[in-house]
Amino acid sequence: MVAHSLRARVRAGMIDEIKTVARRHLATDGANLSLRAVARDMGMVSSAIYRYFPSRDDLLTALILEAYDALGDAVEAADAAVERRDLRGRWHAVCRAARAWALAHPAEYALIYGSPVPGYAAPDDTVAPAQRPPVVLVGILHDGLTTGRLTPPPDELPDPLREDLAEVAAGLYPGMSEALLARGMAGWTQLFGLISFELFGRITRTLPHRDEYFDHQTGLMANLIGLPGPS
Amino acid sequence: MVAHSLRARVRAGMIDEIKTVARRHLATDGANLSLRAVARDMGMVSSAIYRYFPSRDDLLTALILEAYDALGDAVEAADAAVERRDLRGRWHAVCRAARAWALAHPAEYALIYGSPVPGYAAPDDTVAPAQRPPVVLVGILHDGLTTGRLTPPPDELPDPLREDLAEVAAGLYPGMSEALLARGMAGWTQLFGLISFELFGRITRTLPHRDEYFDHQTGLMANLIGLPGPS
DNA sequence: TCAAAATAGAGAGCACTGCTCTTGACGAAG
DNA sequence: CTTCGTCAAGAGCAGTGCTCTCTATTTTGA
Repeated sequence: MVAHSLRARVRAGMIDEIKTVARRHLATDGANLSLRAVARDMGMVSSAIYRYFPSRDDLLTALILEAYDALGDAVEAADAAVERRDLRGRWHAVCRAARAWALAHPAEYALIYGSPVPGYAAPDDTVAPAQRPPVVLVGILHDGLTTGRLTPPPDELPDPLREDLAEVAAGLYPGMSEALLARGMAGWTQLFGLISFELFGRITRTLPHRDEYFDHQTGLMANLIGLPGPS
Repeated sequence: MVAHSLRARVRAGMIDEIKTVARRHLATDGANLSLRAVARDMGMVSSAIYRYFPSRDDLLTALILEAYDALGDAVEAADAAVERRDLRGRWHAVCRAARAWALAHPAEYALIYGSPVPGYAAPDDTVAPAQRPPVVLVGILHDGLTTGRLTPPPDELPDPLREDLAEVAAGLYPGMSEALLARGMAGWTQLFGLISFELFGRITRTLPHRDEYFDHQTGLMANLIGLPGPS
């Protein structure tokens, strides 16, 4: 163990440093990350990087995983900081946390939620961390159901869709109302769209008061879902 | 004029062929479009392409403009094909048309709605065509207002947001209810999110019945907006 | 303790990219 | 018929991901 550790530790340090430098490059130069540039910044020769990451895609995957985890952490922390019974407060807190993280890390957000890199296929490791934000959102609704603060909406669902949703629910929140789950996913979809529009510059010219716009839009979805509270 | 035309015509033909070949490459190889590969496909040498497009970004811009126009055409045609008074039918038709176009042209959709290319800044020419889909959607709501089929929602809006929305409305549909405009933009945002999630493979594993899911989700937004009709 | 094995970085090199510059050929206009 | 603008071609530059070989160093096992 400790015998390993001298080399293993410096290796772990190198991996960390590469990722840090790569993240910095990502922030300035966008998604077209250059291994050679990273190596240059570290005073290494480009081929040495390949001792730590077998390919550029592997480095990207590592960054993607970290981004998912960072966003998931932020979102879950925001949810946990609000009184459990305040469903609407939790909803807004989660939405705002996701937006704040995205605005603070635009390049990493683009990495995980932008158009997929052509040749790149996200490995299965990314599936679970990618689902953390929607799971938190739906968890709020689930809490609302179990505490009686929320009632299942009477939406009519075609059978195939109901079965699909039931299967999704079974893996996360067994017994969850399919119609409410669908409404929650609508909220999650809209949240992603909101953040993407803002980040990719499709809103800024026309709507300067972006905070107010964001809160109003997420509030609309809270209304659609039936979260109790103001408005 | 006609004297010009021999050369001018073959030149226009070349430009068209380059764009066509580039679009094909886009579809197969994704967003990292290679000028050299396009030239190779046309039996040209790479430098010859620069007679027609001064840089790779200019070629991309041309493709982006065409993509915006194609989507705009599809969406407006879908709206026009439905009885004007059938607001909900028009809403669904527009949403389905946008999705169908995106599924048929995933690479071009990614080009215009994916994460922005790092060094690339969309020129102002793209602003107007990019707004055609949301303008069509909001137009449905505007028609609903003027024909009395839709009533302005009583949402409370903070003053700064109301002013921003009023300014947007003034440019498109003067006198439009700001609250209804906001709800319409929620629908547009969610539509974009729906298509992106489906296209970028964030939904397929869990929800095999995607048509039903899509219709249900867009129906939820139609409900939120208050469009009259089934459910 | 000392040799064998694993690991590290350096450098050269391949095939590719966007882009620039120069050269020579061709068609259009005076 | 000559001049001028346009075009394709080729060489070349700087950059990319990635592979291979060589050498130095550290770790490991007998």
